Amino acid sequence: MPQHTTYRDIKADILRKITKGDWRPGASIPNEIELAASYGVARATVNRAMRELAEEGIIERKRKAGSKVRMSPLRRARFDIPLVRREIEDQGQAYRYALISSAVEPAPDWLRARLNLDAMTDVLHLVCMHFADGSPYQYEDRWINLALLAEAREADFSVQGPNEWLVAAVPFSDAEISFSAASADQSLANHLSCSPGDPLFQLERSTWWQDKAVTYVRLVYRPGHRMTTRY
Amino acid sequence: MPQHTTYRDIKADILRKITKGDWRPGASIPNEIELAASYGVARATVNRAMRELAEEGIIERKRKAGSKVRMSPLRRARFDIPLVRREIEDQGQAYRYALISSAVEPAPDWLRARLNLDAMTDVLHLVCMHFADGSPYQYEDRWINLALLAEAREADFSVQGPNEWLVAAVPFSDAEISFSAASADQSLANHLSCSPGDPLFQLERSTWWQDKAVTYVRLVYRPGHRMTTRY
DNA sequence: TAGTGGTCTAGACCACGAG
DNA sequence: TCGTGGTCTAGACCACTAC
Repeated sequence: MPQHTTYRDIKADILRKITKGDWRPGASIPNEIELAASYGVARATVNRAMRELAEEGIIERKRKAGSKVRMSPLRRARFDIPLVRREIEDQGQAYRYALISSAVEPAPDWLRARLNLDAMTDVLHLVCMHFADGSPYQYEDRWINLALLAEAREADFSVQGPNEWLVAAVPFSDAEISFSAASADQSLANHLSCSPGDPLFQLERSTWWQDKAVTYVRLVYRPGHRMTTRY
Repeated sequence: MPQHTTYRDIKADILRKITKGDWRPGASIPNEIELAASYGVARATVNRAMRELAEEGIIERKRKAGSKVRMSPLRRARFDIPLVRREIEDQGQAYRYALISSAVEPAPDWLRARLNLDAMTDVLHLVCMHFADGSPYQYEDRWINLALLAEAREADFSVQGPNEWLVAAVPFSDAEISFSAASADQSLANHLSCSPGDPLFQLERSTWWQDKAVTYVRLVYRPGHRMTTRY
């Protein structure tokens, strides 16, 4: 028997009322003062429960208008995207990394457009592979802005993946992620041990540090990869 | 000029210290009491700022051990997955829906395994299309558990998409979502106006209501679709 | 303009978990 | 064991916004 009613209890109770159908989509929920009184807690406690339900997309809140159960439940899926090494090791598999190629070149047009780079900016272009228990797991096509990260020229990417190097080199940054499907070309097929034309799941990420483009990466997973989450 | 320092100010200031490199990955952050004193606010205010940073994966907190900047920044991407209709209308395009086929049948083995259904459970199998400005946008392969939702037998899915019907029929539910890549077979190619073998982005969702399986759906997007988010 | 959520305070007690 | 974060309280003022 809990001494106090916690905000978790309240959150669970409200969620139960919604899942049971007591409060249907679109319905109004009593205001914080009433809820606080009925649960016998301070308003701040109710506030936290309700605030979290709103963050999770279950309810909608507006000053003066009050709180309502969302009409069309917005599905807010959250994905944790760890370093590949972590992802593989967390599955209990052995991680291996290999550098395929490395070259300094002027940024191609598509990259300049994507990262908003000046003409004539040099970039470091790396191609790498990540293996799980010896099998190809992920193909990495990495582009690093040398105007911002000149140190990358000297870094040794034959032993350490660019991702891990970047984490140490750039403290924190803004990013844009997108998921899509791609077709395996001959090169991808070779690297990922699949057939040309196979559908592959890919993740692209552009990263900025204080409004300056740091890096763009395209990560292509082996065939059949799924990114899953519960909520 | 704000009268008080808000938890947002504090959050931004701490984030700035991290992005600027003052506090590097792995570094310890002063405890809440010290921060409250240095910002001249109550501990609860600092607590909220820190709690949100922890939720976003920027820092790690442990009782007694204190707060630290995360070693390997966990990328926590959040995607809002609205109803297709919303998705299309929000892009300023005209939405159109079409029912392709509808049939009641015993749940196939793969579905029974996925949703943990009893043998001999009947399911409603629907195939539908969603169009944006007249072009194929999304293919929907929907399976509904009739043991739980017998009303679905009588519903008219020729005018309303099953998603919208379900939202009204089942108040709220737990779900598992996964993203992956698939290859267009002849049927998909016809429906999505693409070529067989084209790589397609697909979303699968299994839904439960009070531990009972409600529905499984496979949503296949037109070629080139991307799911994007910033953080 | 009045009602509702948003936020801050100052203080308190508690639970986890590192040392 | 005891420092640190986790949470609650009772009260207050404020900012939005529907009416």
